[in-house]
Amino acid sequence: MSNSAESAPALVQSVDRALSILEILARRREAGVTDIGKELGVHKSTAFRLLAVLETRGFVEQAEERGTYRLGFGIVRLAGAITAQLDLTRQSRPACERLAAELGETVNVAILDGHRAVNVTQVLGAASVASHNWVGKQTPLHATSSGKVLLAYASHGVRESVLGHALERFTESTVTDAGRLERELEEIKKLGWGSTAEEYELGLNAVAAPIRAADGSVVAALSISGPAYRLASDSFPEVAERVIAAADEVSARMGFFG
Amino acid sequence: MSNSAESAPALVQSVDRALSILEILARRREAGVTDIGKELGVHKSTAFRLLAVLETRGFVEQAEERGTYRLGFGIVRLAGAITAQLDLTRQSRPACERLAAELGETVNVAILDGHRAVNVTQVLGAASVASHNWVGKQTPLHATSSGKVLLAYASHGVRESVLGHALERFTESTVTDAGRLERELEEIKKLGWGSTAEEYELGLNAVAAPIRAADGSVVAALSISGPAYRLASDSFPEVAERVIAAADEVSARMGFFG
DNA sequence: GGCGGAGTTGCTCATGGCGCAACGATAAGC
DNA sequence: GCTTATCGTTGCGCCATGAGCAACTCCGCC
Repeated sequence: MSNSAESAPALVQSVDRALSILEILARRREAGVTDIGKELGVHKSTAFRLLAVLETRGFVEQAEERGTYRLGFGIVRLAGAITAQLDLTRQSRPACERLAAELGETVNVAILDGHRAVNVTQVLGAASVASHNWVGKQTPLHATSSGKVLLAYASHGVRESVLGHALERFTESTVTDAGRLERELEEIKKLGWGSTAEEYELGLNAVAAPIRAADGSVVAALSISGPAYRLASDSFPEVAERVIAAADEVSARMGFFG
Repeated sequence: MSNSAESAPALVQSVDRALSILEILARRREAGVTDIGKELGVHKSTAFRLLAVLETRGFVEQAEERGTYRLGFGIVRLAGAITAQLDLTRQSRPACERLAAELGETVNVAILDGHRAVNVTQVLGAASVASHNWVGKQTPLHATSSGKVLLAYASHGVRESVLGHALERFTESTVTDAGRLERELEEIKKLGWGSTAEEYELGLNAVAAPIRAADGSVVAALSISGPAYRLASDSFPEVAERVIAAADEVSARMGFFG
């Protein structure tokens, strides 16, 4: 990277060229090495090498006719990862920020990913101890409040699968008895919220409620977590009301009107 | 690029790293520069620079919280470009190859792109003079057989717009009278095929028929083109039968069963 | 068979990519 | 308010990586 006297920031040239290739292919649908090199203004061997890494990573693929390239399904996979979650992340943010400001604790939104919960949003409150950045991190379904809510509303298959395996212990308080967990899941569906009291991490309590998509299906869980001394078990019902309200607001923004 | 004694081809490292960033963001949903740098195993300033070019090109964007990056809608746009067209390209290829083998001329599939036709597939026949690679190239609607077919079945708005503007002349034979073109479009819808006789390029004739999607809408045109002395006007009806058969086969593959 | 053009590979070099260090902004703690 | 730590961002300079050239192989056409 050499210095530039221009006002525009210098871009990493090779990456810029690779991205240009993707755009060329989006427009042209398919093209050979030499055509791409010409359109890009680089030597064909350069085009070939850029295509090689794009192909190895699945961003482009060769058509039936060898040497003819087109966009690959890696792009579709990437897009699929964002369209669903981008909507949820955007729609959940305002409610999470308001709840975090009201209660002063950490607010998260998590989705079901296989047999794990994955956090997609995190907003820290004023009193948050911020011991973790949970975004992108997977947590166990049975030991986190979000996970329990997601599991309570999950398909029969996911539920049976989780309950059919040994439940890992994280603390003395972790629920590892399938029968007890199942009763708790039923309670969650009755009450409309779930919680954990030092079940995943010592000193960490949390309360969660479901977020619904337009068709009423539960697609995420909104939770608030904080240290046990501040978010005590006997405050869960009161806190749950606020969490449900925030989750319902997100559901409405997702198009679910009850 | 240094030589490598390994069997795996050396990849352009900076591009590889940039693509890794896209995958990290697909998994984590959003992340900051320093986190991305750590996960990638590079210095944060390197991560920042790679993100800068990805952001400039719309592949990533910053979340509401500055410094937090997520995948951008440029990815969705790219994906959109391929899912629709990838299906058409794949489904049309066998029929195009068969027709090209039977008639020995060049077979193309074109779609409507704004007020132009864009070729997405080309198969050369044994006798093709291959004067053009039309893939990715735009051609005028009024002067090419594919363009006429697309225009005949286009929305009222597109049709009015094209007919409302002066029609460019390419040869002495180009139809530039709106009234005459309109009558020809009506004839195309009646017969189910269209043609050009040296209207876009001297010596070049072509016959085209519509390809339909599952819902019956015309989404593309399949055409065969060759020199006027081989693909003479008086052979158009007979050739059209073959073209229609091939186009109907593609329509069926696209889910349209008439 | 010869020619031309495509994709692919090896070589070499110089410049572009990258790490280091510094800076400014911000937040948290005392 | 001050200090500390961490983040994102920028400037600098080095060197290894990106890129162009040339050669090779393959294929199609005349």
